[in-house]
Amino acid sequence: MLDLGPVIGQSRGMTHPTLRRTARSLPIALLRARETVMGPVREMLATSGVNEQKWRVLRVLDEGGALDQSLLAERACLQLPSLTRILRAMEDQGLVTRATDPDDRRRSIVTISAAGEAVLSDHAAEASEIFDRLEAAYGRERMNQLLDLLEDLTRTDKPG
Amino acid sequence: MLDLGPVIGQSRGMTHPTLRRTARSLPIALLRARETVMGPVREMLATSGVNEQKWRVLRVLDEGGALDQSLLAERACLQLPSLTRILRAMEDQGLVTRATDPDDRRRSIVTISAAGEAVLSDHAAEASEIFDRLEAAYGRERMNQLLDLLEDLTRTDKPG
DNA sequence: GAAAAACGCTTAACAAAGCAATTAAAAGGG
DNA sequence: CCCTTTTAATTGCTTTGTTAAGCGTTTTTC
Repeated sequence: MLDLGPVIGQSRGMTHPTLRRTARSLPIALLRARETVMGPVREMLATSGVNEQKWRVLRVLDEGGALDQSLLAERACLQLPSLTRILRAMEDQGLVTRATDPDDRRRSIVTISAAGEAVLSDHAAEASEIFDRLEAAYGRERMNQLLDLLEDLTRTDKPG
Repeated sequence: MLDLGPVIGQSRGMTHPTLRRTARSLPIALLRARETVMGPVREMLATSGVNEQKWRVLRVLDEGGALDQSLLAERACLQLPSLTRILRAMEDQGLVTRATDPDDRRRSIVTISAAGEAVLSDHAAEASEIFDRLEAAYGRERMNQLLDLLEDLTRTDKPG
């Protein structure tokens, strides 16, 4: 596991008193938490033919319906250049289709295909099990609290 | 900001009832939260001569003292192959030194140098300010709660 | 209504991540 | 001991992240 050794107060070293313990650094804490959670998810995705990024694209499209690439990129936490390449691959795989918006021909609207939906269907149960196991180990109460706090944080710093 | 549109219950689409809203998917929520937080941090690092990964390496070494690469990789959330390449660069920059462990010559022990410490010193105050601003906007209470929950989560799934 | 600015997406170039395979050293088992 | 297995780190190859520039389209401004 992630062993941070004897951590009381400022642990050892810590030549810089203004720097917090890494476990109390929000960016690092978020990253570690994600690594912790992603293990079983990656195993699941390994059997699905899509990687982490493509999975997020499918999830977001399933949730939000047809989207232009900018919105899709933001919601899937992908940069536009990456998304361009990923969508080209996904189009080739038949997971999504693209069409230029007739009202604004700069925009291209991405739609999930039946095959894309099928990828989600095929692994929805397993994904759900993974989450349930984690929730059971971590505590349902705390899981909901954590998700609430994360949602709030995502809202806080980007006032709409 | 990250506009998830009208999200009541399962929002629209959502052909797969076993899949949760993406904002309630822990991997996605953690990723979005991190993206939200990293903006000002990246600005700070831009003036520091080290990138995000190298900054994490310095932070972890400062906190934990000299470490072998496997431990360092785990604590800094880097894969061993990535770390190998990053450390080569950091050695060239004079930020760290490496020495093979005499007791186990497979291991190489990484130590932060004075120059590495200096990078931390030079930006510790700014890093602290960034955190304080975010904490003020988000709420100190909630920030501590969030960090507690994240620490617990990282422990939960990797029972030591 | 034409020039200028802004926008949405793509491309290009290079660093970094991810994954599989490889090397070198240590541990185990007969 | 030797042989096999495990472990720590590195290398190779492909995909992704990042930044800047480019190209068509729309909006602004005068």
